[in-house]
Amino acid sequence: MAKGNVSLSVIRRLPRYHRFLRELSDNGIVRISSGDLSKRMGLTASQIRQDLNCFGGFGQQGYGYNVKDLYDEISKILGLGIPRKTVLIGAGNLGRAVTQHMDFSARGFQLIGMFDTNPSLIGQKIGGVEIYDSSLIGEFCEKHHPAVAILCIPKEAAYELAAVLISHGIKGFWNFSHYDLTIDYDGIAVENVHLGDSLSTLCYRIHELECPNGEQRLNEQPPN
Amino acid sequence: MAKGNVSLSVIRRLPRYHRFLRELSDNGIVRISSGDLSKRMGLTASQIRQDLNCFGGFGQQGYGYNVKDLYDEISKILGLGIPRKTVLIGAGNLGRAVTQHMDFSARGFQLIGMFDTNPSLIGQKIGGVEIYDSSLIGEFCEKHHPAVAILCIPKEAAYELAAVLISHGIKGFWNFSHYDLTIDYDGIAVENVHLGDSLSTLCYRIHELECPNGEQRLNEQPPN
DNA sequence: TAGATTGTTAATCGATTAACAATC
DNA sequence: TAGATTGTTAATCGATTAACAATC
Repeated sequence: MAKGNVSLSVIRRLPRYHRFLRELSDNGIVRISSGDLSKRMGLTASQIRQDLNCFGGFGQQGYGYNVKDLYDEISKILGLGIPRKTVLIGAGNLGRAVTQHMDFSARGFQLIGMFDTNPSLIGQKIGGVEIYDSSLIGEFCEKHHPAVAILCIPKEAAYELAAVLISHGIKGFWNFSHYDLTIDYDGIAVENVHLGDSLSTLCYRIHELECPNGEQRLNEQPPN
Repeated sequence: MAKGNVSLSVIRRLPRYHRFLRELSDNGIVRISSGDLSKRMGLTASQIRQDLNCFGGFGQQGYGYNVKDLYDEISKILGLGIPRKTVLIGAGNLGRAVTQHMDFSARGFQLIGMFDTNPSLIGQKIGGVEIYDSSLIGEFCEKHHPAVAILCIPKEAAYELAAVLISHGIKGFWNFSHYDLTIDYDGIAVENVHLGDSLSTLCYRIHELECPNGEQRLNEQPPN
């Protein structure tokens, strides 16, 4: 109920609970205990109960949780399904793939326009959504009042563009650029997706498997 | 130096340090103190020094850190630049975009083949890399011995395919499917990228900005 | 030498886990 | 009622921050 102070660690687990509950529901499972769910998800039953109780008591002693009800509660907590007009800036490979790959509408996001500076892209439609000239963003925002922007642009462009978009009323950013938006803006929701960082982390972990005790780390050469 | 026990929190910050150091270096900055870097990155100087000292003393009292040297050290810690043959499974929109968008070679990944079941894609080349029929994966692995697989496939296919790939010697997965690989395999490096979870988290945070104290959370209707 | 800044230890803070009374 | 499982408090664990002696 009181939720202002729910930690980011908890929040980041919610979509995963949501995903697992959806699958349980799809498989016709009606009820689940925290113990059972914890085994499936690879975490502790305590943690699941703690997490859920940040938002309310959704379970029932001796029974567990009703899968469908809990799924719906988490949908509501996440704010899924609330309509939000959304624009995507940067209709390059990544931008177009994101558009076609993600189920925006399942979460309430309504993609109403894409923007790019590349003349060969302008005028094209991707999944029914038109690509406009980037210079028209301001005008478009004044007319349609989008609330969310997806940034698939080079980092050089991101800083300045974010300021412009905020001045036009954008409240949330899904940022795929290599620029960390979070630092500069407060009171605006930002979710940075750094695919490069993820790939580098994978690199570390593969490397770690190869030299388990960190030998040969500071020195490329193995000892003779 | 001793690194076996470096926590995941620290590891996940390394690529970000790397990114910032690269930018500093590109801007011709030669030295930096933990204090200065902490301000730029939005964290504490203590944390930076703690993190780096998991791997060695890269700084110098009274001076700080040499940007280029520290950048190179972190490259080495992450294992960037070590050649790793890589295959991508699922050459749909996302797979193709990832191929064209990511700088694999900068991190040592060598994309040597893509695979799909869609006949209209098979035979195409994306960025010089050919798309093969998925049924040939086993054969291909026996011949070329890739070490890393990028999964851009539906979750139904992921579980089974992972097992096959592991049996053919794959040691690391960059997983974009909606299936959580981590739970099932040990001794294999997995980096799950759940774009949907990230978008849901954004949803929560926008929603949070709208109703700051969690009022109207459990009950859609505002009180009359 | 004096000033700056590290490496490292100790203190604090927060997150996870364990335990158990409440209760379905 | 007896068994199961929650909600919640207390204990533990780990991560972050603060402090400071070492030293460039």
